[in-house]
Amino acid sequence: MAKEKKQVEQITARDVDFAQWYTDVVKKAELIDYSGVKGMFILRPYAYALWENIQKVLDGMFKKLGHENVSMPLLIPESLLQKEKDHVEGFAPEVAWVTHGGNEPLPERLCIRPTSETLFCEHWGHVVHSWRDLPKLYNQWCSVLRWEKTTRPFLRHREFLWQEGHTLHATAEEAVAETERMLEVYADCCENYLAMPVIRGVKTEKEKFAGAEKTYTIECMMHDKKALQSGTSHYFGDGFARAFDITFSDKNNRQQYPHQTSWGFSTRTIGGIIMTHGDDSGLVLPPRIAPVQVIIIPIAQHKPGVAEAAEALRARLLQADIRVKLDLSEQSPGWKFAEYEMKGVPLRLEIGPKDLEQGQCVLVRRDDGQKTAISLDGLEETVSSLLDQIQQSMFDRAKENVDENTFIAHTVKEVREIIETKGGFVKTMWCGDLACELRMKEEAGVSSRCIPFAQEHLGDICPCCGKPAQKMVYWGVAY
RNA sequence: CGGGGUGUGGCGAAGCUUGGUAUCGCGCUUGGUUCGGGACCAAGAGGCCCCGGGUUCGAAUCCCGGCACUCCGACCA
Repeated sequence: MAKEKKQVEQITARDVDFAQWYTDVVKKAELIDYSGVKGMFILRPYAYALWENIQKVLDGMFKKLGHENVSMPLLIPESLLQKEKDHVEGFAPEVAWVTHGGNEPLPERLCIRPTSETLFCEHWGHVVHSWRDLPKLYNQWCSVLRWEKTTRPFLRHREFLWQEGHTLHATAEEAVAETERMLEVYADCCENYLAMPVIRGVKTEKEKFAGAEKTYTIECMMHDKKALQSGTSHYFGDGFARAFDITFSDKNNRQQYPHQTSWGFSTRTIGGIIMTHGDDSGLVLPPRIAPVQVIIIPIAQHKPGVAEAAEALRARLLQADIRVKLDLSEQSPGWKFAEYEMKGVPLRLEIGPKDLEQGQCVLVRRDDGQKTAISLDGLEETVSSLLDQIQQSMFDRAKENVDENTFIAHTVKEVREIIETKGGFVKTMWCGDLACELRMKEEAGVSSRCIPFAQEHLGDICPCCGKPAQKMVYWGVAY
């Protein structure tokens, strides 16, 4: 059955004004409320539930790999932040400072953490002495603060929730392997739970993290064909260790500097889910992380047996570990349909007098609107297999969007034309010079998204300078 | 940080040009009828008109200054 036409008129059509559509969805789906401070957003229960589900997925993956959760302080003394030069320079413009304790000015001002590398380093300086103390595989779930000028719900908060993993290793090889391993964890989470296909790769020198030797990234394409960096993983070498004087005695009793990594994944990705899967009726959530996977809507709920039957179905699905909600409020069925579509609930179950007579119920998929009457026998199996199908087809559709909107170019002019007329990702060769990267930004309006692991040979020369090409790069317009 | 737009019950808006009783729709409350795509009837409640100054007998409305939201750009992992 074909998807019925749009009923919700409160939100702007997605293809008319994507930015406005996004803001409308965020508000109408009850994800976000604005607070009194610019860029500090309130995550309402539905958004927080979504974040908790993502947390569960990632936290489980981290723990399987041996990472331990810790909690570091919120405040960083200025002198501590100053220790690693590149790191300070990168973050200084966007940190907020605490200058008073009560009414007394502090002897040294304290920065509200924009990220916690320096705190982990300080701590490791205290506790790491021997090769037996390594590796340290730590993670913390927390919020950080960056004084951004432009803010948008989920995509750019001044305060945002994230996890930051920090690890310390005896050797460079081990640290690099960890950096790559954690990028793969993020990719797994995005692709298999959030149904967001990713491009895995390395950032250019220009785009890498302040203080890092290498930054790995996963890049996603949104429905409007812009790029969203959805997780990053950094290899620091021993730069921080040297700056913070962290050393250990190796097996030969020689003093060594350990090698370090960090990796982060934030609520920004919720913005990514919205912009990857949402449509004109609102959110569309991947079943694996949807706070409610099945919404049961009774029809004519005061007719004999209906509410009871609905409740029985709820109990059955709950028993089968399906996240289910029954809406017995006095709103009309039509109102409820629209409401849960706005909230992106993957599957709707309708049960009314007609169904009772026939021992069936009606299931409607949020992703494609398909409606089917199914027997109540084996309901649990039908529902869980439908949820799997929805998860898969959401991924497939998103993948199709990436594939259809990824192009190859051989000149700067071609890149510009593609970006102006179609948008999306453009793959080109590149010589590796910053000058050419800057020129691409200047003349084609794109930034480098990453140097993908999956390299292709598209030609021998750099489209900017004509010199021999080193690598293939993805370019795009980013959030 | 630059350019545009917007701020009026919970939400969306009208009113502002031309100063004079704050208006409408949705939502909310109560009661009743409904229920397979945002139901209907009736009766109610709810407002420092973003904030601060100024002009005026009188300001939602005019003037000056802030702030917030929003879009576009710059910046930004």
